[in-house]
Amino acid sequence: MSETNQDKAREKFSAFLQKSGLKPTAERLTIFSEAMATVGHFEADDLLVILKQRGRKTSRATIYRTLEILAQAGILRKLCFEGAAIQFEKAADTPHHDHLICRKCGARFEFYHSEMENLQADLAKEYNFRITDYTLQVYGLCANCAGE
Amino acid sequence: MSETNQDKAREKFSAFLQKSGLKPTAERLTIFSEAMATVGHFEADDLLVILKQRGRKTSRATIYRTLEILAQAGILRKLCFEGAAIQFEKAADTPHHDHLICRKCGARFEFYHSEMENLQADLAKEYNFRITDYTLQVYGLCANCAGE
DNA sequence: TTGATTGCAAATCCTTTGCAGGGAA
DNA sequence: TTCCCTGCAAAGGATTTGCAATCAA
Repeated sequence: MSETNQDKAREKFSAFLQKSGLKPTAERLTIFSEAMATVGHFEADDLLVILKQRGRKTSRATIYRTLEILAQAGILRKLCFEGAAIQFEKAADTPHHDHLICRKCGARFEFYHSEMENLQADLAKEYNFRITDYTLQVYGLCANCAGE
Repeated sequence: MSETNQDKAREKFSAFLQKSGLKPTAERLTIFSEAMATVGHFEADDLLVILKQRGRKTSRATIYRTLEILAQAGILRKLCFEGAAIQFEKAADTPHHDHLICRKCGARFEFYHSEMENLQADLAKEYNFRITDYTLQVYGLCANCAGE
């Protein structure tokens, strides 16, 4: 149920704000809602456009600041792709999914790699790390582009 | 032998330049050499500083342009970390090594994950991709930072 | 000669910051 | 009052681009 996920996230957000001494302002709640309404990746500017369409005059600065809070809270995940602005995605969407990216046309595919759980456990033990998340990107040429 | 690797890279570079109708200018060859002399990661600006120390007045623009060529040629690999400039590393250095990064203090550790070879083969088959490379970053808190 | 290459400075793009005004407790 | 939040505009950092001069084939 996406409602359940979203409710959990909302609670998590409230709890995080409280814990951090931050206020649940209208701007923050709106940005949270719009972020939860996204599908797939988005960047700060996408949210600005959406909010503008909704008639809100939220500033870029506030969006950046709030997205950072949402990332800190573990509600959003930050993704860093070459040559692009920082991307966000809902952390609750899938436990994790990785990206297969065509170097030529930029096509992106998501895949799931079950092996990562073991790896994380191994790393945690070997380096004494408390692992929170990871990002894996595999690059290459897609079927179309490889054929040229 | 690192000489062998470097020789191979030099040939690869020459071949790539020729194939692309680019000239093996002094600037390009120098940047190539300095890039090959690096250990670990570096960014465009690091190279600028090094070249300056060597008494060269190579411009930032040329460095960026040449690093891009080297990446295209498969001699350097680009790495994209959150909140940092694009990092480069020699592609021939190691078949691959991944990164474990502390969210708090930024400490970075490299590790090798043998499982990735299988994954690449699987992905290639399933998506009909010609895989060239990948980047894996695992985030968390290092022993020091987790203890606070 | 001719087209590629370079350095320089200006321009971009994304993101962060300083600050004054506004708002909630 | 007091402190947090916000928007705005300016600042910042990384990277790219336009252009005239220079260089190599």
